[in-house]
Amino acid sequence: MMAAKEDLGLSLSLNFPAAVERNHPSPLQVNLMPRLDSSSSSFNLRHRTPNCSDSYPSSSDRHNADVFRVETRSFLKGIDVNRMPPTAAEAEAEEEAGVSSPNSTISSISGKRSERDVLVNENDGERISDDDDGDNSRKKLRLSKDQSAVLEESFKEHNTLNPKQKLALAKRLGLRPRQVEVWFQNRRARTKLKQTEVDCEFLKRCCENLTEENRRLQKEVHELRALKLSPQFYMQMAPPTTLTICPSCERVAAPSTEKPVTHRPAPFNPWSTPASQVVHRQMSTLNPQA
DNA sequence: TGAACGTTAAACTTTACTTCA
DNA sequence: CCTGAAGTAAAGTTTAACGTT
Repeated sequence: MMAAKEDLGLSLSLNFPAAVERNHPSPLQVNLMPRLDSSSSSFNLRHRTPNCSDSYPSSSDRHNADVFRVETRSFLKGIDVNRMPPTAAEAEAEEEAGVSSPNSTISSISGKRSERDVLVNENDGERISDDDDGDNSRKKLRLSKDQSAVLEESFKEHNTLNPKQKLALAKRLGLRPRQVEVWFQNRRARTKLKQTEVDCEFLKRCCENLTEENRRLQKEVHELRALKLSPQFYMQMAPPTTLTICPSCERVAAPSTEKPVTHRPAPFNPWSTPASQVVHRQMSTLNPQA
């Protein structure tokens, strides 16, 4: 279980400048800068058209998938499966029967393992059948480490799957397409949750810094007021010496004896960090006219 | 050793949206 | 243009599996 957490490969560290990968985020990577709105989230795919390249991958994506298939083929040889892998015909028939649609009546029923499958336990090879107990309680399987690893790798490539990719992945892993689909849905949800946590942390830090800045400014105002009201203030002031006018800017130049002005440190402004430039860049890509 | 409890993740449901015939 | 079917993602919920006490 803890291993599964590590599998996410997610970090909540808040190294803001180091987070400048927003333009090309890996789906597996939690962006360490907050989203400006939901539309900038890499997971808000709701309003994308199905023709969008990440939903229906381009030829290069397909190429990547093919490369990935070759790379993982040997790795998958040792994979434990939860059931006997479906044949190609079975898998396709399953897919065509509407398994991939969570909305359809068929898929809602078919999604319940108890009504469809006789499984092979990944650990001890024990056959699991829901006919054993006869009720409709769903039996949940735990994906093997290898299966999870492959799914993670695939998720890195693309966080959504088109039907062909789903089918291929399911076939490769010995899972049903619906299982692969569910895994990707849950995986996207987990990543989004992590991103929300990061956003939350970031805003918390912003709030803390602004509070601190406010406190410091209040103190400064208080001190200046006290100084102004003090009669000694005027007594201690050095008498004005010769004033000279700067010929270029036509301003009164400060006396040479005066202490150099000490500027207070610039307040922490997370939006002016390099990372914020990334946000701006991203906004400009979302709105090219801007 | 087993019960109680908390956490995680697989599976499911609902809703909203797009596409297409 | 309208309509319904089909497909899918997101959000939320349920529940089995597992770890800890």
